[in-house]
Amino acid sequence: MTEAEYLANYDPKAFKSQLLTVDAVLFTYHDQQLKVLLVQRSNHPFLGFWGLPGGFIDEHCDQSLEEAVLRKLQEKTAVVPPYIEQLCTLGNRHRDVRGWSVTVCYTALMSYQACQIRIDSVSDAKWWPLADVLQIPLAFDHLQLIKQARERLTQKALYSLVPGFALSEPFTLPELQHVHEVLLGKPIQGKSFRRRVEQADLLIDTGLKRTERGRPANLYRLKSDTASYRFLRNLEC
Amino acid sequence: MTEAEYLANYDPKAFKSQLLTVDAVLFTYHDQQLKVLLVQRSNHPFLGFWGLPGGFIDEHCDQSLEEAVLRKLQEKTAVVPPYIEQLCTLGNRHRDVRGWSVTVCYTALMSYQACQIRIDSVSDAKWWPLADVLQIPLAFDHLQLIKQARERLTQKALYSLVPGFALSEPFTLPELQHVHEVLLGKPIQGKSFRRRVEQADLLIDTGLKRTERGRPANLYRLKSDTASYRFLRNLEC
DNA sequence: TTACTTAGTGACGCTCAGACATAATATGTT
DNA sequence: AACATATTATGTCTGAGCGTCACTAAGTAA
Repeated sequence: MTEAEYLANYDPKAFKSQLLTVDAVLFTYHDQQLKVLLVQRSNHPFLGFWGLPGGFIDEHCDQSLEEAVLRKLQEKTAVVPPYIEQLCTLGNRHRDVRGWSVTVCYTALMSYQACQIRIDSVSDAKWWPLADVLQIPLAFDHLQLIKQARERLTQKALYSLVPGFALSEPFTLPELQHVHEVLLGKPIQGKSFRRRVEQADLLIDTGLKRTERGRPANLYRLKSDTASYRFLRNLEC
Repeated sequence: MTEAEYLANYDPKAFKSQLLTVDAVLFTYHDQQLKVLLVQRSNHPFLGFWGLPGGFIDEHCDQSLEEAVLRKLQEKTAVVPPYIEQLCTLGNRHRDVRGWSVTVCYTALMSYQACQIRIDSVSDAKWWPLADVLQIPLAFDHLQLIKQARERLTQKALYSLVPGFALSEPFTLPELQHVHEVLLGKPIQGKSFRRRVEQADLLIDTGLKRTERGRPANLYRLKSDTASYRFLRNLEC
């Protein structure tokens, strides 16, 4: 049989297939703490529960998995996050009562300000402090995904400046350090952090300064290659 | 509508769904080089081409994605690899002529000896030297997946002893070092490598020695926590 | 002017990777 | 038996960079 004949006879619905969704754990930093974007479900299963933004692929408009998850995020936040990365894919026969189900989960970061207005204007999406999220029941296995995303981001705080994407630009160096400290759950030596930042050469000094109690702090932006830069040595916290 | 009513009316075939497969990039180390297991396809599309071992989920026997990919590997090698890790999930509307298609791809490592007999006995599976694989046309986007798996493993050679899972136990320390050197494409200072291995405390000294020209070398096994151990500092190669 | 607060620097020790000389232990040759 | 050779393993020095902490800088408030 030639490939042409095979395709002519091919029936996409002949084989039973699995439920496939994309989801995103979108973090930001606000009020001195990490927050994650959750959406209140308007459909079964888990109707009324809070869960991760995401959903099914739309074959009409989504060219790829990443386009699909970005579309889902954009529907809620009206913007595209400056950082997104595939986290993992979770699939088994137990996670959804409808049957064998698979989710491709992403981790994303963005500033609180970038979408504050949009989020405040809708009732079904909300930034949740990470500590609070651990206390409430979530849809599906989304709690597990959030924990895993957080662990990965904590690791990144040790050897990259990726957490900076959770801030709105321009930001001060102590602000960036504090995001890392919140992720690690421990204080970082300011001197060590500054040394690393300087050596990495990932921050653009805007020349501006911000003052709020104490000596004014320099304001920086992230260079575009921050997402892929890795330090050779981890912080030892 | 209650959830029970929703589920009673739920038709799994009502929504168009995507092709979903699992694939694995299985590496080993043999004849001083890295090899990858490829399978010759017996179906359209890409009939007759070499590609990664993998295939569709079998809802009857697979409880999870990982079980599915392990089953696929076991069908070819007759054994379960000592190391497996999710690599990435690739999904878009162009990678398969049959339509929107998604693969959840894993990276795995195992020793050459563990399945040599089984592989030699079948005609459709074969260990390919990695350099050769880059020269031949592969099915789908499997070349891209192999390259990505190799890059990730190269990174792991800088901050872990995971590449050791490509060896058969017991192995010598210079053998382990050479796997790392092949991955990195550069020689490593023997002293640095030994220091790290000792400090990590991941090798069990079997007390045995192996001699083949020169001073006999100690033989080691990997501790089970080698898969998750990370050095704080990278090799600087 | 002084106290206070926060931002940023200087200087020293420690750990560990790189580099390379040296020792140890086997085989093969004379 | 003595020696050459090959390979494994160790000793030691140097340097990069993190931890630590004292100190300086630059703003606000009393």
